[in-house]
Amino acid sequence: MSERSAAQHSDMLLFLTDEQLRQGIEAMFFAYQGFTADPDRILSEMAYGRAHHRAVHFINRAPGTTVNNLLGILGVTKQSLNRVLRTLIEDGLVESKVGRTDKRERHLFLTDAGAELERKLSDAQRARMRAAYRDVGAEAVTGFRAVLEAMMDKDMRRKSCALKESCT
Amino acid sequence: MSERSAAQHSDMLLFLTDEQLRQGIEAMFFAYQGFTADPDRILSEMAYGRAHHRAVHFINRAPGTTVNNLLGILGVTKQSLNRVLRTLIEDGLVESKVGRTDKRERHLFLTDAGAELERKLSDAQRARMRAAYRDVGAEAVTGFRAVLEAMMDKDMRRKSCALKESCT
DNA sequence: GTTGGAAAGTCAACAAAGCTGACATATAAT
DNA sequence: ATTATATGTCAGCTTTGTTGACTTTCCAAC
Repeated sequence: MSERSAAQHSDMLLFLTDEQLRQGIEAMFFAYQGFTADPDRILSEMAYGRAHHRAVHFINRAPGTTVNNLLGILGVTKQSLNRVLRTLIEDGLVESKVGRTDKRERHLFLTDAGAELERKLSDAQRARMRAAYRDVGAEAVTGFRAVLEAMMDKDMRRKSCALKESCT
Repeated sequence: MSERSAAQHSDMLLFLTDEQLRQGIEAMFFAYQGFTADPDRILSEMAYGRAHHRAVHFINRAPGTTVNNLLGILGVTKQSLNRVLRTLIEDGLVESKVGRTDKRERHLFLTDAGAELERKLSDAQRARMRAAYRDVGAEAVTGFRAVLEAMMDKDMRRKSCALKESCT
């Protein structure tokens, strides 16, 4: 069956050999290597790693987020996150403010220096993603996003969703 | 512009806001979490980790491959791979045979026990990918694969390609 | 044929970043 | 007053990456 006819009848059964699935699995592995390669290069020149990148990214994404919130998104233990956060705060990239309504909480913000690092990292990552998107066209991008969403755990889809503007 | 018209005119300019790209980046992060979750769960019950999974996967994929070959594919140092390989050999999951033409090389093979573990891990991972593919349809899968290919480093695309049957 | 360099693999030691468990503190909720 | 929650910290362990030093083997130039 041709790709077009399959696409136009999305309720059709999709026959997938183990070989095809394995190719998808390997593509995911190699693509993720590429996806992290540029930020990793930048980070390794400083004393930081991928864990710092993730923290900085999501603090930028959701300024004022709490530690607990971040834990849920990143899926690591508080001890692990705390190590990273402590160095970022010490180095003046992240600011931690005691909550106004609930003083137990710490709200996290990027400083100017933190925002600068975030921009540097995400510029590199965005450039790669933009180039990939350009190579393949809008239709492929839609499919890409759809598969990624379907591959997440359900609770992660919710978290991912909560970070977008328009979300059911 | 509608998705259809964009798809049918793939030479059209693709306008992408930073926000859209960031959503793609985050989707990649969350999807990779899901992608590795099932094998990770299985592995953590044994004394193994993700690195063992990768080694077992690619030895199964290309039986008789050399250590050096595997290094290139995985993108780690030989010392790092060697540790993983040593435990797999000690535990009787992988067999290492001295090269016949070049005695410096070691050719790697899965034992029956190794193949059994590989099957267990890849069954879980394939099930998730199959489910995701089913949810979105054939057209989306094509787009997904296209974006992944475009996001790899060039040399990785070659390696990935070398592992397929039909390749230019 | 010998020799010197390159390549494949191994051993040792260290670093990043994950984990568990125990515990302290401050605050909120009941 | 008591209990639960949010956060931070210490200690110690595991996985998996790194570099540097070393052996064995191969090959090519002399």
